[in-house]
Amino acid sequence: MVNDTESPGNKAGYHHGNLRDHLIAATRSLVEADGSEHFKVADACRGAGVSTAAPYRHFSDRQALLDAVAIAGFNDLRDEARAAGKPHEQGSAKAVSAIGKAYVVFAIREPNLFRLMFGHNRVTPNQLVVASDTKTIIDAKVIANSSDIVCPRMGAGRECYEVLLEQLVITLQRDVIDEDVLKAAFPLWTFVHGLSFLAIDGKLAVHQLPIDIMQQIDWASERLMP
Amino acid sequence: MVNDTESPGNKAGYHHGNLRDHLIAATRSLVEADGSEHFKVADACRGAGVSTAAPYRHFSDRQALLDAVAIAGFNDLRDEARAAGKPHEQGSAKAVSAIGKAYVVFAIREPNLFRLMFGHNRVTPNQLVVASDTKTIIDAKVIANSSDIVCPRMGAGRECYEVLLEQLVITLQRDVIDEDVLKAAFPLWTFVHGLSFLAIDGKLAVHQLPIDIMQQIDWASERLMP
DNA sequence: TGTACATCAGTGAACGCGCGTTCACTGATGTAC
DNA sequence: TGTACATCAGTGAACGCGCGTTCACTGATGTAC
Repeated sequence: MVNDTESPGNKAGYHHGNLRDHLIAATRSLVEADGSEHFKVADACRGAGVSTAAPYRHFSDRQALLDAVAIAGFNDLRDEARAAGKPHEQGSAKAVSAIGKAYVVFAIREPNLFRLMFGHNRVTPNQLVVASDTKTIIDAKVIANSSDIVCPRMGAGRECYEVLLEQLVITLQRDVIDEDVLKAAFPLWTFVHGLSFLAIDGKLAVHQLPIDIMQQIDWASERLMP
Repeated sequence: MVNDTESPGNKAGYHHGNLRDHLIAATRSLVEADGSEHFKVADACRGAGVSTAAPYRHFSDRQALLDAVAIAGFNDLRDEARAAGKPHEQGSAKAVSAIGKAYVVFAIREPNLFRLMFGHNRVTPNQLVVASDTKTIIDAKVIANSSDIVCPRMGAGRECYEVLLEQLVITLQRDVIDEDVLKAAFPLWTFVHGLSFLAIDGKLAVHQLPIDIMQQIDWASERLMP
């Protein structure tokens, strides 16, 4: 149960060797199984085979553990999205659609992880590394100025988004991410984001909608490309 | 504090008179202030000026109280969406866009209520009135067959959606909501749904996106109409 | 018109229990000499 | 090569407290006669 992975040179025993990663893995699977709101630190401990106090050597609190899982999710999604876009003509609607599909497929495959990543998360003050030049927007709760980066979690989310932005840089023949690129990408993100939540929240099921999700993404990508 | 509203013929005193509605109102404002996940029954009691046991005369449990608030929200949204659509040519992109704007405006005005209404809600078995012919979809958790109606909360949600469906019945010159109507409405819903969550979850702020939300809805409605 | 009685919406207090977190500790590991 | 010592990842137990819910009750209201 202990050290069942490739972690280097540990006999089973008092020192776990790679507890941080094991806790993240255990937490990820518990989150996925039951939703992050029902996640219990003690369960992750059981999963990793350690006492309930052990995580506090590696994470300041429960939220920090969940943040680490969210970041792992963002990294996976970024890689999957990039891989999905690669085979297609760069900057084309097909490439954008493929990236969108990766997003929605990820959501459907790991809905509770997806919710943790993209759902409502109040940014706690101590997560903000630099927030001097913040401004309040919309609900006056989430505040940030993304150029001065803020927190690792947000950085990981931004990296995901940039997979899409990179395509539109090509589509629009720019050499950097400028305002036009941001504007063009936004409705595409909006669509797959909405589709993901409608799908995983069961709205297609509840309303018995005769929808082919992947086909929707192709269709909408065509229409929403600049 | 007691009976400060139009409830009929109560002197202040032991019997509240209209506690059910007062609790719903108190809960709604607490949910909006702090998010439904942080809502405490005791706070609603304080708001209504009754003991912490009183709600259980009117609601089976905390969730039932939240469901009542969600239903009230759905009814408001339905009315607002219908009113927004009315001034425009029925079945036009303008009417559809106006309904979409009502949706997003509602979300931005009462984000926490919106999350309660449209966020992830596991359907508990005792909410399902008729569920004999259910089938499992996507995440194998949310199950329902919407034609046999299921629960008041879902019914209220459906009524909201039908404001949009009614427009597309006209657009497509049908006389009932058929499969084509459902298919045509879906991407429109998807877009405003995604836009609502991106907005209220602060993603526009975090990524400093130069987006005019209302303009987005006009633009996308044009492009996504059948 | 007054009295008896059923009904039920409220009260006040406490239960219960889940669970995040802390605390003083112990065992393992690596390194200086 | 062996010993002393610093370091720190883990343990086990318990704390603490928030909060939903229950229980036996009491006060108000309406109705039958």
